[in-house]
Amino acid sequence: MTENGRTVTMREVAERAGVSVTTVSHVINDKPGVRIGAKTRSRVRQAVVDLGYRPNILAKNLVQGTSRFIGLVADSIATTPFAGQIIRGAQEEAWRHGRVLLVANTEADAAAEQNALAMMLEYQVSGILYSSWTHQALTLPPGLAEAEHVLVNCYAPGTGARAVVPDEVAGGRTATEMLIAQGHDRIAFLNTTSPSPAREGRLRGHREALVEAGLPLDDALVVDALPEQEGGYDAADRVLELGATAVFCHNDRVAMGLYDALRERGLRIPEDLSVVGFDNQEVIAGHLRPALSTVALPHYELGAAGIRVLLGEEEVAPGQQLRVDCPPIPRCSIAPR
Amino acid sequence: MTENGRTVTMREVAERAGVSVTTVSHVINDKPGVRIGAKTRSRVRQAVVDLGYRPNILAKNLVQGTSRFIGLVADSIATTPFAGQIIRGAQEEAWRHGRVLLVANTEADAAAEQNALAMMLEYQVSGILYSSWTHQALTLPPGLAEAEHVLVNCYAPGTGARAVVPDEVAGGRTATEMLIAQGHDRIAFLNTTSPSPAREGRLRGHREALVEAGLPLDDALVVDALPEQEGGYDAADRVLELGATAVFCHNDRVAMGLYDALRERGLRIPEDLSVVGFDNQEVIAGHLRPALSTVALPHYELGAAGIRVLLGEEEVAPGQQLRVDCPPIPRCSIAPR
DNA sequence: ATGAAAGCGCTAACAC
DNA sequence: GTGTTAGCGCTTTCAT
Repeated sequence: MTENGRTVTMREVAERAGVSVTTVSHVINDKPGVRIGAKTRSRVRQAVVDLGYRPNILAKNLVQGTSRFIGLVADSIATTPFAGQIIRGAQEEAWRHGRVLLVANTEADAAAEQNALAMMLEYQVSGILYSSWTHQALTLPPGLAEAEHVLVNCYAPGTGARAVVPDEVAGGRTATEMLIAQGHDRIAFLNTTSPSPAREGRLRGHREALVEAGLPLDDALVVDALPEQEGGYDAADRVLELGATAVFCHNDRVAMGLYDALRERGLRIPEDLSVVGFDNQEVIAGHLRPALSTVALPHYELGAAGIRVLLGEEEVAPGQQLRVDCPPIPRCSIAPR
Repeated sequence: MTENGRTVTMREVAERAGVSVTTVSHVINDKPGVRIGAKTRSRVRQAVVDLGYRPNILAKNLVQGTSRFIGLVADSIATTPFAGQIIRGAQEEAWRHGRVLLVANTEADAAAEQNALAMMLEYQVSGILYSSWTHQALTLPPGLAEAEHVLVNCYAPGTGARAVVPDEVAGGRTATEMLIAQGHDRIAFLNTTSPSPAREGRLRGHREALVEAGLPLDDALVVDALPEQEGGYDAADRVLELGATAVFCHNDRVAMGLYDALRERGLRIPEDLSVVGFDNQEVIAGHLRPALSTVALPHYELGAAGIRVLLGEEEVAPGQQLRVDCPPIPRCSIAPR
């Protein structure tokens, strides 16, 4: 298999070292409790090097009846940078545990999903991470139940499936607190129009922060906006009318649109208006002028935590969600009041 | 292995169907040239369903001495949306050929890279795609040569390795032509400061387009800029001084910075200045106002083509590069002159 | 048209 | 300390 035609097997190594395959197996795997003479050991090692031997993990998996594969099904590997982060987090954490990730991209197609799951099961994955790039509730695809599974950035009510999701409520609170901490007391919230855990959660967190700070809850300050640049751009006038001194945008793209609109009106951030975003989408938040203060969606950590839960390293009860923190990322778009 | 404890094997299916494992194997794989009675066939099929049998691909791979794995080592899965696209392209193309992708993320760390390669070889991959998120020349890691390999978005001079890369020259020409087609004849080019195939290639393409259109080559119009928002922002005055009516930006981020600077000066795009970007980074290009006309970097296609080359479906001579087109993405940032 | 048996590369009792 | 042996789940001659 090793390109040059010939596959070097353990038996050949054994022959060359003048020992049995067992011995070779023992020294290669550093079997504890098995003592092998130093001389034999080095002879085996030498033979391995000489022959360029590589163990065949597939054979090992077969005999041990267990694989080191973990499946990751994602609904959109690259439509967004988010899924990529989830994959990377899962990838690296899996790696750390000596596992390898089988990634399948379904683009939300049910048939592709079925294929992906079948493939993973055939490869004897020891578990499956089922992820969504957008935090949402969903129903589990048939087949998923055949392996141990953990949902990432999504959850399935009433299924007993464990899930790892961002803590939207705490995130909404964090964003609002960043503003309050600078003395703002009239804060507009450009929330998304689409119903989602993000919408509900961030709003709740926002309110909690206001209440905690003894600020009034004014529903007029919560305005609907499409969760994109256009939404922020279009909502600018509304925010200005409201007389808010600071705005919490549902995501960084909304903030970007708001930036544009304000600039067109000759207004300056953060002098005239403080802005905080959400997501920490690097291309945007890191490079707007001024750079955007925001709250990070912990996609990497979501993926990594998913693996940990799957491997039993982190305890989550059936049907429960592990909520991952959304940390504040202060930059330059918030001025003291 | 199948979660519920018990693994259903082929032997059990055979027993239940009252046939031999050979027969089961035959019907499951639809072995050509082997005729099996319709009744037996359906009995086997039924047993498969009843027992919820899933073939163990690992065992199959072992006996056949060949795996359906293809390795993909990437230097940055998610630092950029680009790597994600390469992975997705490779993933889907591999899938189409019944292959499964083993993805490893190295973040440009040499040790991680060695590990990744070793792992892939141990998993008996039938080939390896070695990719870089930024188009560049590099030296091959040891180990890569042990399997058939194809470079994606990078190349290794003097190694005989086949590569799949974007056609930077044609891309530079395309961008410039988009401007020329609208009557612009004084075009500034904000090129990146870092030496790279992108820098050299796009410049060459830019020049070719000018020459072809009978326009003068004025080196003063080619100005250096950091390949980020800041570069575009800072270069604005220079571009204005030059009296250009259109600007070709090295990438979309540069264009974004330029947008900001122009807006601050009360200038409008495209009325006062036409702009074309490069990369087609959706979050940016699709949502600036006005939406940015640009040239796409074909990351998805790069990944897919890499797989095709690896599988011998697309012919590339040793040491040669397959150049993939960078298509124009017209939006609203170019006005006729 | 179906089955018996050998063996893929490796591990794990159990012998010696 | 090291070797013998029996499989892991599957495919594949070769018989029948």
